[in-house]
Amino acid sequence: MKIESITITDIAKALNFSSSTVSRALRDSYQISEETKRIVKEYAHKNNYHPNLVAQSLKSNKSKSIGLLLCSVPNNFFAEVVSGIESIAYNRGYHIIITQSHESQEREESNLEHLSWRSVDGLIVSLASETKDMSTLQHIHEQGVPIVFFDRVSDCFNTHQVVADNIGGAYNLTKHLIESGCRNIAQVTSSQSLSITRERKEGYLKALAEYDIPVNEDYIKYCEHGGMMIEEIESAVQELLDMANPPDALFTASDRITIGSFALLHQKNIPIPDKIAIAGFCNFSSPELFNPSLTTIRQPAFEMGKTAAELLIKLIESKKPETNFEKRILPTELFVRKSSVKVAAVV
Amino acid sequence: MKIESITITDIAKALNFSSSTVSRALRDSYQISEETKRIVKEYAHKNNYHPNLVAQSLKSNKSKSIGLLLCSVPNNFFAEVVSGIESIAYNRGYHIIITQSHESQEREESNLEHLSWRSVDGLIVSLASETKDMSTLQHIHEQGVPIVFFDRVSDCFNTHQVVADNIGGAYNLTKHLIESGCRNIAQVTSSQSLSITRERKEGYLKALAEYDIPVNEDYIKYCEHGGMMIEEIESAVQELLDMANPPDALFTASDRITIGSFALLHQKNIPIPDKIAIAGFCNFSSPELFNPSLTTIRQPAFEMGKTAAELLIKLIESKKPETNFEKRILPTELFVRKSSVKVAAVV
DNA sequence: TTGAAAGCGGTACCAG
DNA sequence: CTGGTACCGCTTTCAA
Repeated sequence: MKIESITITDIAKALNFSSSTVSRALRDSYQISEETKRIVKEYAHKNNYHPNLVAQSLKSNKSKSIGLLLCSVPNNFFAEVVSGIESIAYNRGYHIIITQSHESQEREESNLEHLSWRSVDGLIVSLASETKDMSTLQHIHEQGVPIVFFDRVSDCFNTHQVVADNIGGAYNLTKHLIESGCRNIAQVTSSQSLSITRERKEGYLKALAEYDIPVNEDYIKYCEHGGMMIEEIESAVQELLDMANPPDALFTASDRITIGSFALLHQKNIPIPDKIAIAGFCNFSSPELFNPSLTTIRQPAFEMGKTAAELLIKLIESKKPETNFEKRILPTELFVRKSSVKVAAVV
Repeated sequence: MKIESITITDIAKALNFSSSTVSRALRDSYQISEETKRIVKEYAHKNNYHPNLVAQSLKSNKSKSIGLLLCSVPNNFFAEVVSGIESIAYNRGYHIIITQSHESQEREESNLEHLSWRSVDGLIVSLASETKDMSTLQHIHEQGVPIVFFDRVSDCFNTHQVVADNIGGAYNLTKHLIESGCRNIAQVTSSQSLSITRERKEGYLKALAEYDIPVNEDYIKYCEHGGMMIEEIESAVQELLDMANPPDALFTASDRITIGSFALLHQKNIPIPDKIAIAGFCNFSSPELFNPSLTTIRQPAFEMGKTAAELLIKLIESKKPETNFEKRILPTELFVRKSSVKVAAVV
């Protein structure tokens, strides 16, 4: 945009200094006399000078911006993550450039490329459910771009990861369902390729094993598009309902899948939890308002965003290349409500 | 970031052309022979050349990015707007830089300044509820930065505006409440300074007038922080409940206020809609899942985002300064559900 | 303590 | 049709 901001050259001319002197004075260089600094700064302030960040970027190869890749903003979990990232970025002087993959690998790659051409200083990434091939991302990483994964992570290269305790959360939720009387617990979950899917399945299996409940693979339904298309959720749930021995509980493994499945049961007037209990990962703000109130595992989304941003900025600003990467696992919270408790009059 | 991308100069050296020739060849200039173009493009492609957007920005004063200012991302309405903006921006080759005001004027100004220093090509803005003083924004606009307002707009300068039909929506909702038997309809709404507050009040008053229902100013509660603080919602609702003649219906005028008020009534075990009906502006995806299902006015948030982005990009790319600004008013939808219908067995 | 000049990568004017 | 050159705004040697 054509903001007619004053430049260093303007200041230099006006004060009869060289532009180098002005530049140094503004950056408080030790080589400049206090007097000169005062004059320059005063003039700059009075004339509302602000450095042209684009010029600084070109010179320094730093843009003070971070690229964000996630599947979809209108999703409470991701929206909260964005907010967490923003809270840190703002304080550290970074802007965030947001892109959505819509769970599509193609779109993800395109976004990653565009972001890299824009010289973002680093990337915060949650993978799309369709993504099988990580080569674009790997390529960008090899070029030296710091990347932090969150939520849907990958081990295709070594870097910081920020995740919720998916195994623990899934374990707790499954255990709760078992203890409230369910034996045939189905899981409606995301694409098999995602880390969250694997981990949430692991926690689920662990709880079943602990209670000696046999695993029925037919009870596990994968949504290849992560529930991006409502039909895949509906057909998954429908298939479960149509089984010879249908499940007595649904463990839904993501925001979108949880709301979608719940809505379908509602629509079909299936009594919850009597006919079928339901509980799942969900970051909607008020699951207690649902009918019946919804048992959820809540992820610390805002915290995850903050953590990811902190780790990324540390990577960006560190002098020496990091070799010691960490996987931050943040605790989840189980909120037991009526949708999962078969016996009447509880909670 | 230090992506070691090849530059035009590299190509020029390698092929023994001048950098100007290479630049022109890559941009398909008519002055370059087909042969040369072929050679240059082939080499560029093979060596994975991509223009340095920062350098282009410095030269052209265009950054192919648009700044977005809104109060909060984890809010379904705004999240959908972001998604709408992104859908257009992506197709047109723009990136979006997102900032949150958290309803704070100070934060809003700071974000606007930062965005302007970053040379965004234009701004899409929804004002914070605290904002009284528009001078920063006006200043930026006077410098020639295209700005499009959405949702919370201002007439402090002339530009495109994209809003929902707040008057119509509020009118329809109020009328519906009246027709379903409510006479004492309270409105819990945002800061008085916001356009949406004025318009939603206007629609509300219009419906009351039409039915000859006297206006009780005590029934209108303003949340100065737009419901950013849950306490202000709670005290507003509590004051209404504590009145000598408490209202028999609550018209909640924003996403956050709707969910917050509904949650409070829930928590206090107040029978909805028998004791008090509730209905409001809300873009949560599945209000039919609530207990009771929630009557809502839904704004076409995604469409609003698309429209705002289209108008902004048109402004950015138009040769001559625009003088003919429009106010796009998009229709809202009323979904009648149980929370607002006093008589049993309806919907 | 200050200034001159080169350069980040690309674009565009002017010559030839 | 192609090359030379200046410049966008800022930083950073190197010299003075």
